Amino acid sequence: MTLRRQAILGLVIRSYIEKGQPVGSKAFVEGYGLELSAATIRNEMAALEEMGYLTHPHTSAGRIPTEQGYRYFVEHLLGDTELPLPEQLKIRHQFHQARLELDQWVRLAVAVLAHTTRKAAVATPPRARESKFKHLELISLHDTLVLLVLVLQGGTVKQEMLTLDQPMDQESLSRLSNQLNAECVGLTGSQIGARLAARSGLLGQLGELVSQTMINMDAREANAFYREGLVHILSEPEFAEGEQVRQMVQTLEGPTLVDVVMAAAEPLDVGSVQVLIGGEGRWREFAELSLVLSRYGVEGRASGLLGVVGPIRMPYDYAIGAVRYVSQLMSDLVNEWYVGHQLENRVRMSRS
Amino acid sequence: MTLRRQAILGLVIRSYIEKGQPVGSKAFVEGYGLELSAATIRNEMAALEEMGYLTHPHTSAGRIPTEQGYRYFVEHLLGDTELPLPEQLKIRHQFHQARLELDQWVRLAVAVLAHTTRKAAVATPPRARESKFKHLELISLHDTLVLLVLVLQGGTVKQEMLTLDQPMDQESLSRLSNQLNAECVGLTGSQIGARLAARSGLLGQLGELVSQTMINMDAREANAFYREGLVHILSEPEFAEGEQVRQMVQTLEGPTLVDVVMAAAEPLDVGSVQVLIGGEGRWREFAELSLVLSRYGVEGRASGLLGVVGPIRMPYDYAIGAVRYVSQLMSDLVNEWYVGHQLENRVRMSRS
DNA sequence: GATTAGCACTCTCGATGCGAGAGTGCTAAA
DNA sequence: TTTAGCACTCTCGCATCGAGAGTGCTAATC
Repeated sequence: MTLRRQAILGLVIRSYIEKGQPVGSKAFVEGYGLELSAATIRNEMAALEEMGYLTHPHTSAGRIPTEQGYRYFVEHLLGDTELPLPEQLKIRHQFHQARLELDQWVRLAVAVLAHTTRKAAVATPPRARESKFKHLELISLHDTLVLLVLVLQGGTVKQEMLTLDQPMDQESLSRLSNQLNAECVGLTGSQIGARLAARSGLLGQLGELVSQTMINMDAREANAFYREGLVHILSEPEFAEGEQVRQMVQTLEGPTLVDVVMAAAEPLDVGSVQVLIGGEGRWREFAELSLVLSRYGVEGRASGLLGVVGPIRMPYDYAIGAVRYVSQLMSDLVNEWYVGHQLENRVRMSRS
Repeated sequence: MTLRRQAILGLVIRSYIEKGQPVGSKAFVEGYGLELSAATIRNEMAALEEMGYLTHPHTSAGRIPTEQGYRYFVEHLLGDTELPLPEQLKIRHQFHQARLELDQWVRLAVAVLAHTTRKAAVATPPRARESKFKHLELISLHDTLVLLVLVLQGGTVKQEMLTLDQPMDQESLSRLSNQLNAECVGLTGSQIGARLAARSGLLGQLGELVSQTMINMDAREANAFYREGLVHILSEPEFAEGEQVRQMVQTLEGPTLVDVVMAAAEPLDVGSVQVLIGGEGRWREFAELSLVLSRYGVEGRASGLLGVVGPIRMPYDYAIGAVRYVSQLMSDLVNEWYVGHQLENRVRMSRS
């Protein structure tokens, strides 16, 4: 692989990504003002084809990159992937607009990504792998009315109101909660269920309730998967035909996308960016799509995913820049949230 | 409008809805084994066309219904719209599968609707027009750690943890909450903000917090709009072409759909079903779509919307049946929730 | 007066053919 | 090693054409 070939490969791929049309030797030479003749380019292209980086759709068409070509491009030929400053400012501005809840930040992130890249974007809210019990408090409000405050590792708090059949004083409640705290700390929802379900009386029932609540929260979070900007992909010329559009919608609306994203995210650390090109042979429906994915959050505590889905012919540098930037912003937010919301609301109040 | 014409119109529309192809006189007579000749049918069809209920796409094609035709069909020619029993059972079964939270019920409803009708489905969670303050409690947990329990009219409960700069005992807190309760009962979030923002000290800050929380909840609920089954619409032959598919996705994914649904829902009481055919001239993007919509919930308290979106050529009887049935189920659920969750969790606990 | 048979006419749709254009591969010369 | 030239290939858009389906009208029939 000579240097010249690298350069040519890079230019061919860039040109194809931009124009969307097979690039032929003649137009190529003219377009970039090269000092080589079309024939030379033809030879080099033939060599690159031999190596597996380019193909033709048919005899008399220009060259287009293969999956392998794109991969080489992303790994070796990508220059600066920093998101251009004006875009950075625009995005930052949108994120500073409003105080939102965590979930809404995630939605904002998807919207922003979809909009700036003009591709489809996906994201999941940050979550711990499986939430673990930290402690609970039982607070007597009335004679039979009790407030259950459940605190999970990582700082999430969930409250439930309970009514007992018979009144119970704060002291007995505290004893009960101490017992539960001692037994359950560090366990997951289902572990708590397994451990306490058989117990008799209030303890067993409380265990059941806590377990169900935790499992429910996990399930609900696991379901949350935001997508936006589907239309952008459908507008690409390669998916112009009706049947293809339908299939694309099917892939992007349905569960395949979730599978692919989750699988691709497996080896991904917080902050790094992963590029999946053309389904990598594992997902047929994804053969013409690429995915630029990043994990954000706080390593070891809670993390979420966000990324961009587009046709293989995607401006990878820009997409990578955008994803990395938004991922960084979201990580900052999660960090801030962790610092600020550990059990307490960050409202500063002074007595009058 | 003679009886015979009504019958013919009905059959033509049913046939077109089923087959998706213009119906011609000859095939029509044979298909239904009528005792009339093709020529007679031709005359009647010409008359129906004169009246505005049918058209042809071109000279030598069969007839297809106009918007007006569909409307007449829905208003006068629809027979039994009860959802067939097997489907009822299947749906009921799915709803009895799991105990879920209200939001998840809504998602289930969309999924079920989309699946049984094989069209796109939409729904919003039930909500009061704007949530109104009922009362709050301030509970001292530690010296500076306070739990704020905010109860809204309709029974929704929201808790927040606060830290004060200086400790404050339960008695002062109770005085404070009594004052707030007296001032704010029945007000909306923004009204509370307007009223208490100017107050000095803790009262003003608390008011601000409560106001923000309520406004936030309303906004978040107002944003929730679930859709599913987009692909079903795209699979219809009338949207086979690429550009049309793209536009359809645009319409269904974007904000237009929300606008249309909200406008169509305006005059809709809980339990009744509204059919909007072809955008009724008000929404151009909706010209080839129809909407079958219902409001569910508890009249005057909280209600949500759910419905089915499909091509104009939609099996209205089936869609209406499905929407009405699911709407009824959801109303029951909301009712149950209201009875069960007024401030307290419906867990029955007995002391050991 | 309503219904029907017959017939000429219209329009779509798919198949076929053709020419322009773009691009390649190969060979021979620089 | 690079370049110019040339024959060859393949796509794409356009026009043509015939089959098929359906209509509208007229005149005959019940």
